[in-house]
Amino acid sequence: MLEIFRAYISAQGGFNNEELDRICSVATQRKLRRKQLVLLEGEICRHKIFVAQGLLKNYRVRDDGTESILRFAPENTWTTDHESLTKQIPSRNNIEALEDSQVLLWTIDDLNDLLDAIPAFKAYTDRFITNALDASYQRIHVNISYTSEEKYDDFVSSFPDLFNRVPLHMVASYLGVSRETLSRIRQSRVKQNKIV
Amino acid sequence: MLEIFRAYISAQGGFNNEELDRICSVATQRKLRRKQLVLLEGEICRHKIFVAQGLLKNYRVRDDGTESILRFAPENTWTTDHESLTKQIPSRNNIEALEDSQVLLWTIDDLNDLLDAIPAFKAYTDRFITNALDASYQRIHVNISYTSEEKYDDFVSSFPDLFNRVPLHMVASYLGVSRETLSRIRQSRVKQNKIV
DNA sequence: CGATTCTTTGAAAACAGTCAATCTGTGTGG
DNA sequence: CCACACAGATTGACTGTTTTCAAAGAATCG
Repeated sequence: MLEIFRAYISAQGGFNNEELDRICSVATQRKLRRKQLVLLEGEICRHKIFVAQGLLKNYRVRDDGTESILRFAPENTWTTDHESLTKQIPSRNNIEALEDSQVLLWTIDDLNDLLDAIPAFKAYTDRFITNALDASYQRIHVNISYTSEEKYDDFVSSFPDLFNRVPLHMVASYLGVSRETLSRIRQSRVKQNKIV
Repeated sequence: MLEIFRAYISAQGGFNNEELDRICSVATQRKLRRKQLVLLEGEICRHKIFVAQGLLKNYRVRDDGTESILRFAPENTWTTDHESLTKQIPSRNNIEALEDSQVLLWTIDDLNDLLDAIPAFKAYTDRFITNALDASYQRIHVNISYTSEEKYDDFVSSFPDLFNRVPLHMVASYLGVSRETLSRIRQSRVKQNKIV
């Protein structure tokens, strides 16, 4: 599992072997079964998570019990509850495995040590958060200005590896439309031979 | 104008006078008239902007010519096109003054120098971007899971100083609903004596 | 195989968008 | 000071989209 992470982080550039060893040395490895929770709403998020294998979802439960999915985290991506982790306040989100998964965990303290000790890691993290912010603004733009059809198309082209890996009703939940509506949108695409 | 910024940034803590001087010394002051553009779509964003007085909007023009507002920047906040500024690629957004305004501008190069030279400024910026990311995720959650009514209420409570300072149709554009719909939502509130 | 999860479909109701007209308030020029 | 233009807000009627509810069909898991 560590090899996957090592390959990923090496590809980001700027690390020597000693630094890679140090980063890996404080990671905890964990296997998750499908439907297993990594973070429960109300808990304080203790870890930043790297997904080496599998797929996780980050979601929030509404008052009526339905859930809205904030994001998916497939292999070679990070996830966490950013707000809960950095401020050490109770989380409003849940993180759950959608497939059997393998993840690496870093505590916030270890992470901060690494950020202080390894400039390249700090630079990588800064770059990462910057990209996350840009992506986040882009998603807001999609949310407020696209039609439901366009949102679906955008999802498909943004996440070609995800759109038929996660259940349709979860894509609907991610986009903020009902599963029935998304099903009909997809059907109308099929009839127009715009099969995706 | 610099005094306003100085007061703001001092309140963030961690700066000595020399550092404050240095930060201020590379800022360009600029006055903006209502409706004046600071950034035009297609241009490469050259500056990070601090609003000392007035109000700016950051928006994107859709294919049909209507605009969707990504965010507002009142006094004592920052704005820029983050993606365009950091990657030096053409901007997809416009930034325009909604009121006569006074702003301070930093070029990306000067900014990077300051970040390297002044750890407290780097720490502040990191904190800032972290908060922006959290806020951004929160807005996504609102977008995908709230009704239009709830979105309006959320806007009012999130920006009590803005909701009757900007025209209603711009609030609508920010929320992603039509101005007529937002007008009706607000009217139904009045009739229910939930006057805001 | 049975149980569960996921997807689709139909019909009705709720909701939001569009278009067009009117109303309001503000500021400008005569 | 008034008349006018202009930007913004509201309203009604209509249309189109989306949700909701209910049921049934398909796929998948254990």
